Amino acid sequence: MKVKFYVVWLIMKFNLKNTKEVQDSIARVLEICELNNLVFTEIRQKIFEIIIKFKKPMKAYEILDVFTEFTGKRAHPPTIYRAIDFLIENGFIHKLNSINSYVGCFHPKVHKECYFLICKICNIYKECCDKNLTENIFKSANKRDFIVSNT
Amino acid sequence: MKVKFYVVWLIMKFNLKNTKEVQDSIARVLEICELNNLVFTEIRQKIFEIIIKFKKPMKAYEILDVFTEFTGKRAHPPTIYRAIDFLIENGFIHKLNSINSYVGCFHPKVHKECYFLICKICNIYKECCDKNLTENIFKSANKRDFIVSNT
DNA sequence: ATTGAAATGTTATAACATAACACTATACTT
DNA sequence: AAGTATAGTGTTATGTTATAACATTTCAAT
Repeated sequence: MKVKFYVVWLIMKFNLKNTKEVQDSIARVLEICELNNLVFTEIRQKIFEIIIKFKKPMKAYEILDVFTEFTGKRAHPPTIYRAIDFLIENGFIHKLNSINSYVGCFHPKVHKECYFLICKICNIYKECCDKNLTENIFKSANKRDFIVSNT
Repeated sequence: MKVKFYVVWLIMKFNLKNTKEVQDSIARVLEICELNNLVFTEIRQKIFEIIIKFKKPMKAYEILDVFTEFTGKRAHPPTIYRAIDFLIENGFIHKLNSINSYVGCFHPKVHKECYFLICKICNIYKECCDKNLTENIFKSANKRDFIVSNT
């Protein structure tokens, strides 16, 4: 009971959400890691969990703070950035370059390329996938002798 | 003669280019400033000149270094960032968020929204404008109750 | 048990950007 | 022409974002 209450309190304190959508995404990521023999360590799991439950774009040092309080032991920037690298590489989170923030992906490995609508005031965002748009960018890149690797 | 040689040397040293395209873009920017009563100060001009002549994405502190040597007096980051703000606001340069760099625009005020193909290895880039793509983003934004202000 | 590769811990610092305040130039009023 | 308001610049300091480098640990494969 104590533990449960503690978790609820943390979720409230850091404004983490635990919706169906979040749970599905976590389950899907676990499944993908299993299937692909990816080492989904505790640190990576915790950081992914924080990002996906936060439901808003998170700054790296914000993740760091939550992680530190969440786990109780002092974490340093490289710990966060390494996990972020892993999560991005495998498509579990995205980086929003324009606001130096990170968001969880709600359909990992389903879509390849996404774009984001981000509110300039409150940073609420929508993740969008548009096959047509992506294709256009690929075509346009090919025409100009580029090969798309990241968008 | 001395001055001319000095300028040529600077252009070579910093690898600045002075192509037809560059000259046209500078002329166009001057014209736009005239028309719109924009205060195109010497600092802003010099910084725009450096960025557009460099022909590759420039980091802010790279601009700072070139500017300092170019003008002979020590500049500080805010000087650069203020000019950058002015130039971006008026569509004379673009920021490439993914690599924290800035590039000159070769058709200021002609197109509104552009996207960039950037080489991961050497940072060579192509500026692309695709009316169709832009329209799709606008439509997609509207559908989701967003209004596009920056892309 | 040994070794090798990947992950993590830790310190320090690099790279990118802005706050805050003082000063200067300009152009607009009266 | 003096006053004043605004935009632009100079300067110091610091905030924010990210990585280098090296030590240590973990764990699976030999």
